[in-house]
Amino acid sequence: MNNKNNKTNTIELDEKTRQFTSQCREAGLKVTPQRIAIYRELLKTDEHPSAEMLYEKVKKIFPSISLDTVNRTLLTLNEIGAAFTVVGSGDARRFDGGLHEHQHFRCVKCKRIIDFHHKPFDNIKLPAEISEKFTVLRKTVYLEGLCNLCG
Amino acid sequence: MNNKNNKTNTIELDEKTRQFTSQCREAGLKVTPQRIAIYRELLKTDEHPSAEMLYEKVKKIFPSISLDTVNRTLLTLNEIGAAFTVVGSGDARRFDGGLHEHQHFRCVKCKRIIDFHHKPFDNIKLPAEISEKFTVLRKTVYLEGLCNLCG
DNA sequence: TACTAAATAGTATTTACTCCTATTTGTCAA
DNA sequence: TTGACAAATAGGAGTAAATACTATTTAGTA
Ligand SMILES: [Mn+2]
Ligand SMILES: [Mn+2]
Ligand SMILES: [Zn+2]
Ligand SMILES: [Zn+2]
Repeated sequence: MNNKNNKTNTIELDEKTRQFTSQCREAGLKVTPQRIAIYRELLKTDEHPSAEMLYEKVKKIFPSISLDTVNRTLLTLNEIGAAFTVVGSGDARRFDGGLHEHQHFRCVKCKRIIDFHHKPFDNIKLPAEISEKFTVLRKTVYLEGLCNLCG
Repeated sequence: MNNKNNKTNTIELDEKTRQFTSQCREAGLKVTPQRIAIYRELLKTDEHPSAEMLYEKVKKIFPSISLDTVNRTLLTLNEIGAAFTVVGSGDARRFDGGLHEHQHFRCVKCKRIIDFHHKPFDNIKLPAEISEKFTVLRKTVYLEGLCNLCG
């Protein structure tokens, strides 16, 4: 079948589901069938799905699940460290007119984007694997966390 | 006055506006007062504004400007390289259940997010300037461009 | 000065969440 | 095993951001 790179196989998946169940209990979260289903669908793919994409998949198991549940669950997974959001997605688009070489730190709380410049980050060397396969238009070191005001 | 780090000063701003004007003509774009105003407002700040934030500022000069014009203009600036969108903004939120160390390449055309792993990117050393000032929760090397299918 | 394609204003629509509330369910303690 | 209760869910409403549409205006040019 469709046996791609980083997909979790069935045995692994069951083991990870058991671990996830413990993780939920430790975090004081209820182990609901919806939560399990969303978690498992996320692990079964390497396509980095959006909430909507997972919603469509989980609907096949729970036809009456709501998109809000999928969204809330994914945020919960992120909070307990069972999954994470891919950098570069979510939030409103922000613009920059500063064309000098520099990098950005984003505060996850107040959403400020703060410039900094660290020369070693200017010219990152890519592995041949990447530069041969893709047309890389942009390479960035991106930092995220709490700023001096929110820290 | 409020003379922050990377803000463009008035003399610089006028010079850059002249350059921008040429850049527009070279690209076959009309030099409209709205376009100039949006460009100048973007250069005057280091807060990495959203379209909405710039809209509020430009409205003081052109009270009847539409948000759509601001949005379109910013995308145009991005296309001709007069400005750019900050990484980590725009598009729907995407999730990842793969907790192993790895990095992402995003195709700007088909929006696919592709995993890769380059060990040197795993533990980026931050300058003291940053780690002292901020609580860094996440540091990533992020790549953007055209994938093998869209290239 | 007059023509034309490009750009804009204003509005409508779409997308991606986020919030709200009544109902259901997992957990725990009796 | 059952009952109480806080947590979670379904379904719908609300909101924010971006995009699409169309009539009107305007910059570039000839
Ligand atoms: Mn910047
Ligand atoms: Mn990944
Ligand atoms: Zn902050
Ligand atoms: Zn692609």
